[in-house]
Amino acid sequence: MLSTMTTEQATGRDRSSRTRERLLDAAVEAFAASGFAGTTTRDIASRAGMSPAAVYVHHATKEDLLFEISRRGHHASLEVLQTAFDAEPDPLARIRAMVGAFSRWHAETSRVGRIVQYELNALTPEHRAEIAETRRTMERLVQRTLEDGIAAGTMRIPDVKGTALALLSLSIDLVRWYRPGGPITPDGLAELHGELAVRMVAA
Amino acid sequence: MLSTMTTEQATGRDRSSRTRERLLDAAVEAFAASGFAGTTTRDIASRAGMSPAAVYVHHATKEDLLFEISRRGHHASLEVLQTAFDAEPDPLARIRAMVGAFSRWHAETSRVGRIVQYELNALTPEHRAEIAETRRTMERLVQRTLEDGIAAGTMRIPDVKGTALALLSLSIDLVRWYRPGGPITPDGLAELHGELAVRMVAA
DNA sequence: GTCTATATGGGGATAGAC
DNA sequence: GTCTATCCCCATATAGAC
Repeated sequence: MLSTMTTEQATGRDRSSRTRERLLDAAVEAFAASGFAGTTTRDIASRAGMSPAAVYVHHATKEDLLFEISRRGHHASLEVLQTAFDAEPDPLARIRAMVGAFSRWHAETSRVGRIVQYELNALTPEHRAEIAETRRTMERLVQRTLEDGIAAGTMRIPDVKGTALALLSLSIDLVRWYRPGGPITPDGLAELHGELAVRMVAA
Repeated sequence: MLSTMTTEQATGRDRSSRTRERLLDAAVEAFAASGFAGTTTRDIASRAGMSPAAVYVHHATKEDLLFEISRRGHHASLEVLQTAFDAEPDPLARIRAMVGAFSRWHAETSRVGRIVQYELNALTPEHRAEIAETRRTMERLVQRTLEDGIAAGTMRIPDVKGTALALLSLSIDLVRWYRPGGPITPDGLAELHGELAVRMVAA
């Protein structure tokens, strides 16, 4: 299919695709700075260097922009967590890797992270339900690691579900205060939070 | 002054004061549910059982309502933290008490807590600056406790500022997911988070 | 696909009667 | 102090020319 595409079609599609991405980037900046409800489509359009009407050629509604950003962000952060899970077989090393990687992602992608974590209520019920699936998968990944650590005898945990939430809080809450370019780096946060996570659960 | 007030004046003032509080309560519900930008003054008024115009008799602007809620919430949560600080002289016991009490407050007062933690950007620069003072005081209280624990030899901490932020994250982030009436109770969170906090910092 | 212009609705805040 | 009515502005989204 792709190979039968004429040069003209390819160019037109690439240009359109790039514009779509440019609008998504502009929406990320705007939503992260002002929140979904506090952002106007005019703001998004002007950040992308376009007229307000041009937004609707590429995205049906403002909420569609949010959903696309949230969907991609959730999938990316789940992949980060899954990759760390797969990389370390030992439960203690695994929880250090998972929390470290999750914090690094939230710092490196803090604007998307803020939207992912704070704008679930702005989604339509259908979109929110779809996203909720991904979030449950992430929580289960952490809970399973804690249960494995207890079974192995290297972890001692008062409350698995509550502790899993607390571990995720370390990473998630940094989008509230983290500012890129400051003295605190994504790698520094990854190391610190990985260490604190191990201390929280170690036997 | 109070003693010279006539009964009529006292009644009038009490009634006005109660209406003022009723509007603040309505605004707490609305802001916590929809965010500051997503809340209309009509929504606040109808939750308080009044017309939109009545709001402005008691509060100059929508932002004034937010500021009053945020100011009171910050003062209350600082007092909670300070009380725990004062109650326990030993650094380890103190950090358990502080984090536990801070989590309990955020769970018991989760609607106000959500506004306190998430709506700083909606304040005017002047109001935000005033609030920031209180927030710095809270962070310093935690940092000082960690430094005391290190000096006493009962704590071992990779990064005092970063760990202080992480400890506060345990309590603060619960306003994102906590729902009153569920299986998780404020007391349960206080105990769990107090324990996890001690583990994070103990030598 | 982009623009200008606009339809349509709702927002914060105020005026003025009671 | 409360109401109804309204000012005035700005929001999302669309129409139609180019």
